[in-house]
Amino acid sequence: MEGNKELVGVKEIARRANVSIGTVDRVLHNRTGVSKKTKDKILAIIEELAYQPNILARRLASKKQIVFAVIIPSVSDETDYWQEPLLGIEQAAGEIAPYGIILKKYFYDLNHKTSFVQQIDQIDLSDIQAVLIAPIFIEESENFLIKLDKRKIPYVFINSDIQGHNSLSYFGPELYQSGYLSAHLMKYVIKEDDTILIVNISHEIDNHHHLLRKEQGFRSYFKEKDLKNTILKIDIVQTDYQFVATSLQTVFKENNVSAIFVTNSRVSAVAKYLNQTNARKMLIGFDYTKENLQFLKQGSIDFLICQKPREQGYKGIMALYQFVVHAKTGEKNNFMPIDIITAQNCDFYIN
Amino acid sequence: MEGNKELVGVKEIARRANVSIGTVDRVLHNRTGVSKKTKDKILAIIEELAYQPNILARRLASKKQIVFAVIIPSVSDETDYWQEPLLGIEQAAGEIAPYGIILKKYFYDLNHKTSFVQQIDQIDLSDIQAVLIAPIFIEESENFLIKLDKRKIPYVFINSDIQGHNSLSYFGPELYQSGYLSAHLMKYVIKEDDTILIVNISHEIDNHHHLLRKEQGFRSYFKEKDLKNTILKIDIVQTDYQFVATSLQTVFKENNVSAIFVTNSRVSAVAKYLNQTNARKMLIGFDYTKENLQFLKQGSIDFLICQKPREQGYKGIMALYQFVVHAKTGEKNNFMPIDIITAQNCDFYIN
DNA sequence: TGTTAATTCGTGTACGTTAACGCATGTATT
DNA sequence: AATACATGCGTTAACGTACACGAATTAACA
Repeated sequence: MEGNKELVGVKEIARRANVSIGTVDRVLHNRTGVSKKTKDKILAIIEELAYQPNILARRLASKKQIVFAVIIPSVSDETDYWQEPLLGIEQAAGEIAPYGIILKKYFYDLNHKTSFVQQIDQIDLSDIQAVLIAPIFIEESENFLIKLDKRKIPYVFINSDIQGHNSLSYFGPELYQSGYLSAHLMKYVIKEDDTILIVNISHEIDNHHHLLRKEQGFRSYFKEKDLKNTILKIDIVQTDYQFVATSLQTVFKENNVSAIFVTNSRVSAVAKYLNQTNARKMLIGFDYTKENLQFLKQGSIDFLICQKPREQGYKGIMALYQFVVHAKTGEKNNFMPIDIITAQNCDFYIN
Repeated sequence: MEGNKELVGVKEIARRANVSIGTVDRVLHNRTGVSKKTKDKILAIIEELAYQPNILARRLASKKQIVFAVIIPSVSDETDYWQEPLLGIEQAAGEIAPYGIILKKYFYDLNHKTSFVQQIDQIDLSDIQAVLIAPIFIEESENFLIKLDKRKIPYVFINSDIQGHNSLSYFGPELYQSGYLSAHLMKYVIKEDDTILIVNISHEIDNHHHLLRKEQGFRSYFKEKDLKNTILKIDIVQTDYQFVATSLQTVFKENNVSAIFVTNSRVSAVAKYLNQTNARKMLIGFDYTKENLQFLKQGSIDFLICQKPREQGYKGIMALYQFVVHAKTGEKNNFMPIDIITAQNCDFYIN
């Protein structure tokens, strides 16, 4: 139960196989210079003893650092969303730094594919042991993944997933369900014949499928429950407040909207508009950003849906660490919880 | 920015101080056998170089294990709540096991102080480096903490806090606010003159202040918002279903209750009763247990409030690890997020 | 002054692994 | 037959720290 004291090491393996520890070491790292026969014998003994290398000794003896590449969007004034994953990444980095692991970070611009490609090209794969990547640009990412696969460099995705690749794991949201949940929360408040407005605010075309997926979830709820509310939708392709305000004004002039679902963190712009025009409507949006929080507390936003951006970064790095250092693999798909933030629990939220 | 290569070790310190590494080692562990003069000199150099011992080498060279004592309630049939913290604890244990840390667990019975004392007495403090404890029984815990303080053994609290002690940190809920939040959620649904019922189900007297704190938060919300709803309350001191059902029946006969707030995980019993009597009322309770989850999905429970029991255990152990091994301290008070679980997001919840 | 006992310190080995170095063999090339 | 070169392996010095052992120095006392 508690005492598996007799931890064997290379010495014991060597003794049993009648070879030197050098040879054992060679097969452990499958380097060349061992005959098939002895290699098999040693492998068998390793198997039999269920040998676990002592990682302390290993890292101590090996002077080379382990390097993880981190490829994520930069935090723009456009959105400070990516600050959070970065914080998580840096926390993890701090925790594993004592074990000789360092990070190399590559930031790309969410609005420009070219910047992504540029960063990718800058990476020297020959001195990188693992990769954490937010694969926003699908095609370009896939080209990169193929290179990684060739070199057998493990990688994990955060924030968005690409199917059909050998990623170690994915840490991020399940978008559909978050839209579905939003609809449910909305239903608590609206009446039978209320009109609902879905608002997409984004000029980042490549992110659009993100928003769409949430919208699908949202609409599905109404369909499944057979609710008859009118659901309007507006795409706002400029993110500055003036443009948003004007767009909303147009809609509101022609329709009597009583609840709004904003599909991303831009909900604060809508809240601001409602505030200024003194219109009180139910409002649901995404992400625990500074501006959103302000409107949440002040009452303009009813609910924020949030999916632990920081944790995505933290866990992503940790998954790489567990794999590279301890050869442990965890779950492949790690959907973040879909958190509901209100003015009452927001102070305790861990982003 | 990135390269603080020149990591100094005892060797360098010894060289600068014109002593041997043995002497340096002695002052590092402040053992005896070093003259004050050389000791001061070495200390000064350590300071100057901001020497950080290499923990890998340290743990490798030191054959002794580090032992953490874990003192928490056992999972009873009464409640399987404590299974979750335990899971978190065991996950953390798995992660730090490679670094020579082992756990000794002491389970006590929530219903019996004596069992707590009994477990405490069983612990041999001389071979324990740190303690994780759920200090449910305050007075008895305090006696124990004094002993720990004397031996300078660090400890962290989970689940409930005791003020005025040298605990490294606390990981657990802020109860008042979770009651407050529940009230807010309820307000979305109830009408002005609806009657509300608060239900306490517990025969564990010592846990009672937990429940009370939530009730206070709940009531405060109604007071602050100046809501005029009638709030009834019932204490149910037996936890078996029959007793709960009978108690509820009595209340419902005399009052027209339209929403119920159950102050702990026993909410499933209430849900079951509502189900059987075909009564539909808004229902809010606590904790992501198997039974609760079932009623949540099926629609009898509207919201579950949950505070990451697993994470409490995980983070508690990790805090001890960071302190004992890396001499790092984190925040003292770590209130868990107050999570809102509905049928729509429950599948993604991480307990 | 010599003897003894503290006190203060240096040396050596160990922890389990890595990896450079080098020594035997065996096989192919002139 | 002499030379070259590859293959298969053992030896050994690190990595940074812990700690036992014993040597040197000093203090104490006769």
